[in-house]
Amino acid sequence: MSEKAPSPRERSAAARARLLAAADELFYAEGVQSVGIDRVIEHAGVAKATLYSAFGSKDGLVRAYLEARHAATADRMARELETRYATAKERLVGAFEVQGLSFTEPGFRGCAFVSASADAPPGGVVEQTAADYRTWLHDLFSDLARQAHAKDPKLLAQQLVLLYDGAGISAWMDRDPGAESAARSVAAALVDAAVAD
Amino acid sequence: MSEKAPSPRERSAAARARLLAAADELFYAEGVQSVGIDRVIEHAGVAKATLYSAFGSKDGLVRAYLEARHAATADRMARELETRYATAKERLVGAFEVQGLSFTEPGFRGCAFVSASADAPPGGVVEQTAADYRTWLHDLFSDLARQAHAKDPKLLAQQLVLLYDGAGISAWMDRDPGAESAARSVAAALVDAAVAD
DNA sequence: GCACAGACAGACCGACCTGTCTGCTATGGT
DNA sequence: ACCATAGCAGACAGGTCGGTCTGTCTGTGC
Repeated sequence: MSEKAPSPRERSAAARARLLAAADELFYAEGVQSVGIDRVIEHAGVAKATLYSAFGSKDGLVRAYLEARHAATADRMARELETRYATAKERLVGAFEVQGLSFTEPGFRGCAFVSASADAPPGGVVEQTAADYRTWLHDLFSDLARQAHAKDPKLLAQQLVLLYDGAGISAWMDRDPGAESAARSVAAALVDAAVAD
Repeated sequence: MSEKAPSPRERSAAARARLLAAADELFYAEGVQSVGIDRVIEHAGVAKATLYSAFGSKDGLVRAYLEARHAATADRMARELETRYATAKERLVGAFEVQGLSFTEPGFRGCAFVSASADAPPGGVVEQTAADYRTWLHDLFSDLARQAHAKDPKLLAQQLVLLYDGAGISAWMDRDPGAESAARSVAAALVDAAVAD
């Protein structure tokens, strides 16, 4: 009880954070379209006007939700790859292990960007944020492939992205966390073949 | 103009077919949730009561739409595999070529079951029909893997399903038809390694 | 010839959606 | 002390949703 006096800015930031957390839970669990504004503000314990002053519109909230997902995924991947593996070659395969961490988490429902893109209108915020995410994913693998001196970094990256997407889909739609090991074994073979070493 | 007198049964069947065609176009292009009943009946040139007498509810129409997609996909795959390739081993790789045929078709928007599952409530018709589709996909590859006398047919099938899903996602979200050749090259390597011959 | 079946057009209902607006309260800065 | 700020609660408007219902018309079988 050091400071029981939250400043307006702190109050605002707290409300914004609660809204984002509520949006993350509901949007990810049930889909962006299926969840209405009222559900979000009720779950966040926040007034409707607060939401609109903080995010402007539902689209704004959706954009913030997806950008936060992107940032969290990228941060986690970077952190785990750095602490668990030493070389770029190991990290190319390790990315699948890091991805697999989420498969067994409660409430896992596949890639948020795939789900959000399913019913999204063309040219909307979902399409833009999804494109950013896809760019990140490709860069992740192609950067590592280049660092590992793969023979054809672009091809290797494309193949690994394929596996990454496929693992996410299988883990989601088939409720099969074993997709992680299957993807990892294929990835290891591909990396071994492509990296002369 | 042999018969300019459509019987009631013919009329009914024709209306049903038009509804299904309209649902297929709109649901696949814009998503199941985003398209309302009114859009479908308008596009089909059909009365609302006709829809409800033919399909009972929107859920019924969605189920029919997904089942028709499943049947069309399975038929096409079986037909193309049979005419293009002779052996089970060739067909394991050829399935990716057949899948790739759709990537360049106008209006390609990825796997209909992935998109439909994104915002679908648990336990609904989408979940059930998607499960049927996933079973078919796994059986397709595991049957072929067994026929090709792969060392570990279940593992090979799982890996190929991974690639199949990944190719669909990349072709859709990255607008990259080249995903087909990438997936096919990996599949060929996997099949070669797993089938002693 | 006449009743029945079924498609058609469209009004209609209740529920839900996004977004705005009006009060009320409480805190911080000046 | 006073006023701006910001969250809170909730009513409200305008639109869309799925679904039902009322009629009208047309072709078929008895």
